[in-house]
Amino acid sequence: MNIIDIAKLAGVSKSTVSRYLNDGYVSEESRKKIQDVIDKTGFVPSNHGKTLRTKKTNLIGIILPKISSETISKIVDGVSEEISKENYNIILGNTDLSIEKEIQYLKIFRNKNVDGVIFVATIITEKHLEIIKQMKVPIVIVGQKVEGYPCVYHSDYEAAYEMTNFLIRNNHKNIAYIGTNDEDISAGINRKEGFIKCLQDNKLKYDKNLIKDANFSQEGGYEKAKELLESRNDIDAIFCATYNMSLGVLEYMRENNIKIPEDVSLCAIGDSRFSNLIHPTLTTIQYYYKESGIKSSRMLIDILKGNCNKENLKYIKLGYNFLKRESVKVL
Amino acid sequence: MNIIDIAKLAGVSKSTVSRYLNDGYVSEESRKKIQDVIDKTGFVPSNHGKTLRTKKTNLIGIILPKISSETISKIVDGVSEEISKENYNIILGNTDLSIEKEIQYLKIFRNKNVDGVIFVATIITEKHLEIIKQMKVPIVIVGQKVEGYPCVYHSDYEAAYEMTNFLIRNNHKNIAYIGTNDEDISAGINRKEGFIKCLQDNKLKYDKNLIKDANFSQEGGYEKAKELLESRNDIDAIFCATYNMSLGVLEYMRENNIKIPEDVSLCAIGDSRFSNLIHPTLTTIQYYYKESGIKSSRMLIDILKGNCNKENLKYIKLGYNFLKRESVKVL
DNA sequence: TTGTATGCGTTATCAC
DNA sequence: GTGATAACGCATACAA
Repeated sequence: MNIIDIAKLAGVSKSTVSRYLNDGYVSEESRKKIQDVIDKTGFVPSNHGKTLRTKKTNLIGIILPKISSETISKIVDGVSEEISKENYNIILGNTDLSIEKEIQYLKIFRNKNVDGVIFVATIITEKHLEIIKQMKVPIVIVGQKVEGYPCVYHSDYEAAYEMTNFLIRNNHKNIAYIGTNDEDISAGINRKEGFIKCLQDNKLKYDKNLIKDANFSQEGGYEKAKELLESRNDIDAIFCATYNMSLGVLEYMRENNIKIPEDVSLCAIGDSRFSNLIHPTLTTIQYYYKESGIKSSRMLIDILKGNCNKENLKYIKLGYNFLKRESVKVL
Repeated sequence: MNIIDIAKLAGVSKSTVSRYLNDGYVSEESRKKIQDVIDKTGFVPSNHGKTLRTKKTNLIGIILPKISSETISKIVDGVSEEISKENYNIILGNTDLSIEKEIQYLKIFRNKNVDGVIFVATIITEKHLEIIKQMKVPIVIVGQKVEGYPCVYHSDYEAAYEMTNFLIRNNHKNIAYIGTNDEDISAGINRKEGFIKCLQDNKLKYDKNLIKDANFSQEGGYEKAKELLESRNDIDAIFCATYNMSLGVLEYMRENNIKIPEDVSLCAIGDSRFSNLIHPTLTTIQYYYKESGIKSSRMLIDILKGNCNKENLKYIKLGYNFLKRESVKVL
């Protein structure tokens, strides 16, 4: 079933059908006949034939580390919502945290198999940059700031600073920090720097033994909490760079009857709808993930439409929401 | 950058390049030259040109109600994992719970814009069936059993029966049930029937006032818990057809100082990784969502490959995992 | 083993 | 307003 079949059934030429499909000049009469045939047959034009001719795929490629993640699926939700308004569809590049697969998808998308790319990034290597530089379609990066490319990211430094400050204001002296891999600029370096800078600004001693790196996971948080709390008994707060890790810390403290926040306060960057149901409710920083999906899509579409005055929308840093709950002891 | 450019650069004809790309007969010499050019240029063939010629898109369309859902994103994870093994990509039809959009995507996918469809279904209307009947590409339905089409779904009736039985064995007499819309066969009707049948089998009185319908959401659970517990004081257990609703019930009970499980037991179908962190830990039924994504993809690929002996893999009913935790009072 | 020619479904150009 | 026709990038039948 193609445009020629429709033309025959409607008794017009395929050009007329094509024009009808693309809002060109078609007489009311032809218009009616064609619509009738389309209704009866349920014809939908082939996107592939169209693409071949127009060079426009109407597809946005989205590359992400893991779709079954609360945060990432929210980003996709935002992207989906926004781009469907403009008649784009999403083609999914789920990399399962493999850098190799990330590169592979970047390569596939690079050469015009899609109109644009949204790249939900974690670690950006030289190899990434090399390929991104060769992109023939526009790309927007989400979650990391990459010089020279449009990106939407979160206030990692600021959020970590404010959380640390909150702990200090509430009389915490020996704050442990469980962070992540420094290859991840946003979640690794920036958050850690916000934490450290705030300690320094408050003239608190900066104790390397109180800073650990884990691997984003709940298990990682559990392990590091164990290391920290078994080796020291003066820790009065644990600040986790990611939400999942704080759940591991929580688990460890429960098992070992360490009271939150009476014995040790706990807080994290990242939130979930369960924060309120867990006991104690967790003091966290909430980011706007769906918003980042929407904003990045908006940028991409603006670029695609050509109405993007280069500079003014290059880097969007989103804010955060400080959710003060029960897991931090306050004065 | 297309196959012709590569041919020129490599000093061969475009057919030779095409053959190279498709594992045809190419001399070692040409092979080398072509590979060199491809490496240098980073060329990736256009999927659209290929599709036009071969009628094979290498795309699987997946239609789902909401990507930012813990259960649904797990299904997509499974689908993604499985189909990428066979070099397919996913095109995402996120309908935001709109039946209209569901129909729209079914129509788009119907006519060969994809090789096959995975439809994560909730409510199946006449309109759905009508369009599915006209599909020109294979479709696999996930989450509902639909006569005449391959599907992968969960043991709704059995799970609800077993959960009810567990409540009864543990001496619960007045069990309230918060269910969902009966238009949803799986989550609405089947679970409710499992509940009711078990009551009857145990000669317990079947009290209509103890059965409520809500709308899947946490807020819905909250509302119905309020209605139930304000109107009656003899209820000793609340069984929710979905996990989200049980969180609402939990919330209500906490606010009103109703002890779980001492005053009223609580349980649900559906689980999350937070079940263990909530207090009290929730007794639930866990389904295998990622598995359903994998299984349905496997079926679809088998159909696409033609090695599907029709009958034997038509309906796959997945099992469940009964997670006995603290929220139900046991003898 | 390689090259030439054709057609897939669509849109855009142009003449009518 | 309409229809004939070329072109998009690729795979493939066929000739060489």
